[in-house]
Amino acid sequence: MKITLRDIAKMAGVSHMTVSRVINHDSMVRPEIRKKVMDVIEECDYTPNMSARALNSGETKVMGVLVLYDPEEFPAYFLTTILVGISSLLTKDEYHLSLHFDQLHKVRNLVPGHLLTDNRMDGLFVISAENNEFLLERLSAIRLPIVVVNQQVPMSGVSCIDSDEYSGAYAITTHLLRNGRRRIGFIGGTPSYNSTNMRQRGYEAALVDFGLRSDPALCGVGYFSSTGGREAAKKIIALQAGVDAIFAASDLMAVGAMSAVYEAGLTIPGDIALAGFDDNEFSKAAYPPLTTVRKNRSQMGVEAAQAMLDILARKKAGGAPLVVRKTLPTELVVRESSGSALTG
Amino acid sequence: MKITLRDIAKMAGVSHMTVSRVINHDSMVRPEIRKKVMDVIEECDYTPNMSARALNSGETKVMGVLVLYDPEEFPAYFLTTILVGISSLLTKDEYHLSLHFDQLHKVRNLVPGHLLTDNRMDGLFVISAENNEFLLERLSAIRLPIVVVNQQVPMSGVSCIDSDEYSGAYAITTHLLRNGRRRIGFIGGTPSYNSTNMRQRGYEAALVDFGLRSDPALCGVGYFSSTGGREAAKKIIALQAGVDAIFAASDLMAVGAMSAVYEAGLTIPGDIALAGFDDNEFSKAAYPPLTTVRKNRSQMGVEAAQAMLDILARKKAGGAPLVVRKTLPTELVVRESSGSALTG
DNA sequence: TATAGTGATGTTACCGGTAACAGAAAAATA
DNA sequence: TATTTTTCTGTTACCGGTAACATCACTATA
Repeated sequence: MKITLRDIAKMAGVSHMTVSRVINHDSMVRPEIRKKVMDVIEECDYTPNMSARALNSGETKVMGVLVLYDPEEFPAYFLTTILVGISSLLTKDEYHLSLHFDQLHKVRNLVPGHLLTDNRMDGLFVISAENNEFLLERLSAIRLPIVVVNQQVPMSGVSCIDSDEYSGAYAITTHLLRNGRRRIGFIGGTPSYNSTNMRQRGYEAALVDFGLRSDPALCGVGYFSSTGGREAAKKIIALQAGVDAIFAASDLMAVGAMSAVYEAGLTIPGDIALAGFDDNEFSKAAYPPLTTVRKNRSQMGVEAAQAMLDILARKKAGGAPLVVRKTLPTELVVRESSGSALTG
Repeated sequence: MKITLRDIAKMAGVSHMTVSRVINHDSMVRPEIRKKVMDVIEECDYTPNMSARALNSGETKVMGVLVLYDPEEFPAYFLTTILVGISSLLTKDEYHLSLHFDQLHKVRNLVPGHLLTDNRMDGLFVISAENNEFLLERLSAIRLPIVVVNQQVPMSGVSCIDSDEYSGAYAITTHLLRNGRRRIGFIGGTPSYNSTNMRQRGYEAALVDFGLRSDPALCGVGYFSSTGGREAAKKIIALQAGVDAIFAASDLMAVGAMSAVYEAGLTIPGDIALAGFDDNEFSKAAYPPLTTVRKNRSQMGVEAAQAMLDILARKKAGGAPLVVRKTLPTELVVRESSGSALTG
């Protein structure tokens, strides 16, 4: 049914090894024979069988991506961008990308063999929001080269690429402070998430450096959802505590908070300046456009892919295992929701 | 280095075929021997090599997903949801999902062999917005079972799962009409996209059924982007043509249009009712919350996966090729942006 | 011219599973 | 007990590539 290398060989009147040499661009083939073989290959639409190749090379030319988010809090927009970034680099090296959602519990469920075990991929990207013990334990049990994307894991032997969310939060808070805001509320995401933590710490550090202190009453939790952001903002506003700005740890929550501000009959940025985090596709469409922090997610994917390729190259060369840990800069994106331009 | 079936056999003191039978749950093994083998397997963390399996079964247990969107207009949120849907079903059957972005030009670039050719996947999902000739031609050249997701292709022999966008657009336009709106503007997406077409036709049909006609002056193009939606809305508003509602063919454009309405000093829904399409995560967070049409994208993924499994099952059974064409219903989601409740 | 050296091609075995058949042991029947 | 049948286990070959080695033709060197 399917055409094999030996079929091509027969048709071209050569041995199967000659065909193998042709498709591998091995120089040891006379040009005329190479051409004859190539003609047959093209005529038959022949493509080598990757399973056979993988079987004796041990390389599958597949990279896995394990996505470990709760579907409820799934950052759809942001996942795709990372994937595009990873893919753009890997494609050049003819890798396929194998996508897996939240199958952590199956990682070591061995016998059926179709899971995240060594044989079906050469490396694994892990995209996760939390670094709980469960994750860390499991990661160390996987024998594959791993690159954790979007967060820094505490174990120093694990490669990871993340964004400098702390600095981003610090910068945006400072921006609000420079605009004259002094009572800045904070809406955090899901408490167990790493980014919640980082963003809050950046926020608090900026306040401290301005001689202020964060007021626990002004800090809410929005669980990274728009309704969560809205509810949290409502509570903060209801305090009548003179809040003049709200920094929400995600754009989605910021947009929710926007609604709450409007519902309270207040203006943005007149009464309350608003800032988000992420720079989603809809944050510049908000009214007013949302000041936020941009994570270059596509770049994060690219860097992760590069790290993986480097790690595999090193492994192939037999060197000591390479560990890549990189934190990419974030960028403050000033739009109208945060009020007038810098005053100094 | 890596443990193979024969290693296990040696350790357990049986032949490799016995091990093969154990991992395939073949009944022809005495319980005591099965246990002995299983113990060794677990102790060694053995997993069968999928490349070897694929090599003689011909089944790779991998499904490909080809995403054919312009990165600029990339529907990030919606892609992920479809993927989760597909994945949820395929995972049960132990398939892996292999993700590919816009590599159409490589589909037949044969020799390197790491591309979208027959040998690395058992089936292919194509997620695309347009059905241009280029796509159709290429699709017919692929020998793999294909399911097109998110649009209906004209060739009747190709399986596809889409949403009833026409009816959705019809329903939401009717909803605006029932709310007393009579001068309803329309903002279309990228003209070449199928959904642009469907949504506009639904809009026009509703007008006609209400004894009205669409006014070309009130129809803009927003290219599915928020700024596009905003610009288009600006133009429509500037006409001073008594527009009392705008139906944008995507939520993102609708949110852009919202800004334009506010910038013009008008109210929503007081002066202008607004409606979108998609039901994105941010549409309910908008102020006011956006009336829209929900496409059950996750369900679309599930249905596509089921179709693919059915097609493969049929193929395996040697029956005539199965073609599945299914249009899933859409759902009108009424929120505040479209004005007061039905008046009749 | 004999010999070594080089370039091009073919032969064989192997990667790690599974199918198909062969063979041995246990159970059923005569 | 002998024979047939059934149940279980082992042997061999094969899937479609590639590595390693063998072979052969032809050129360069002695």
